[in-house]
Amino acid sequence: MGKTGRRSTVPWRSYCPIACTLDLVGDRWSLLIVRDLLTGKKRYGEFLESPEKIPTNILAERLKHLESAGIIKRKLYSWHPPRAEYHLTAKGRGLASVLQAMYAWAIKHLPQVRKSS
Amino acid sequence: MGKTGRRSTVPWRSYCPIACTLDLVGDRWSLLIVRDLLTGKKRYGEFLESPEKIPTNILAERLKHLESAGIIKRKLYSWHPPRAEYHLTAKGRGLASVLQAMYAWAIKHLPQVRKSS
DNA sequence: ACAAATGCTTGCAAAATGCAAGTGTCAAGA
DNA sequence: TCTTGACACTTGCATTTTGCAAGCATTTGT
Repeated sequence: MGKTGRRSTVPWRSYCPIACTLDLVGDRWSLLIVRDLLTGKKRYGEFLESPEKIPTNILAERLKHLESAGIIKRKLYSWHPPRAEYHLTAKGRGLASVLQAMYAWAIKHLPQVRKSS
Repeated sequence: MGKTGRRSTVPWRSYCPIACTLDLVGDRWSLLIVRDLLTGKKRYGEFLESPEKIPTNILAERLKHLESAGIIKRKLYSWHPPRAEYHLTAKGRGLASVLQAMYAWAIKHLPQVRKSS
């Protein structure tokens, strides 16, 4: 695994469902990629355009990690040059409920948020 | 703020509700502390006993951060020696829905989890 | 031929994390 | 009184992760 690589051989901190979920997507960026996929974005360049400005190397690493976790699927839509699109799996779409809960919490408790996006 | 300090002067990555929520609690440990508080734990030593084994310095820093974010409230239950208990605020209890969604997702999609805890 | 777009990778500095050990206050027991 | 232990942290430092900037390979448009 690369320089920014993460553990891939199941070093779960515990068997708690919450902790396992956080082991997979509990960082500052993964759920923002899932959010973008849920709102229709599919391509590397589209993720980079999001207002949070994810660094390119972090994006590439997270996409690989999310794919190896079975949350997204990478599909080539062009062979020459190789161009990829990313899609949520059923497992990934299941995270929508987590994002909805965060969204509702933020709307209720964080004054700085804006309802769109 | 200490050596492991985090930004405290609202440097939100964006005004997206999801991103703002992750700016507050989107790290490996904060939501585990909230989980412990929701299941009745109140004291520093109790958080340390959880199976994930949070490092002591990280716990101290996260407790301060969660308090400054208005998610928990620190209350002394003894003056001599100074002993503190931590409680969720209404804002903090609102995160229960996020944790419930993660719990349900993990039960459905992660084979390694165990239902208790 | 040349510039621009796309989807990455690489190098490196800065920040966060994790481990172990230490500190200060007090209570209880020898 | 002296010591031991619990509790709630703090400190030092090595390791890991993050973030920024630049570079690279391929192909399309002019």
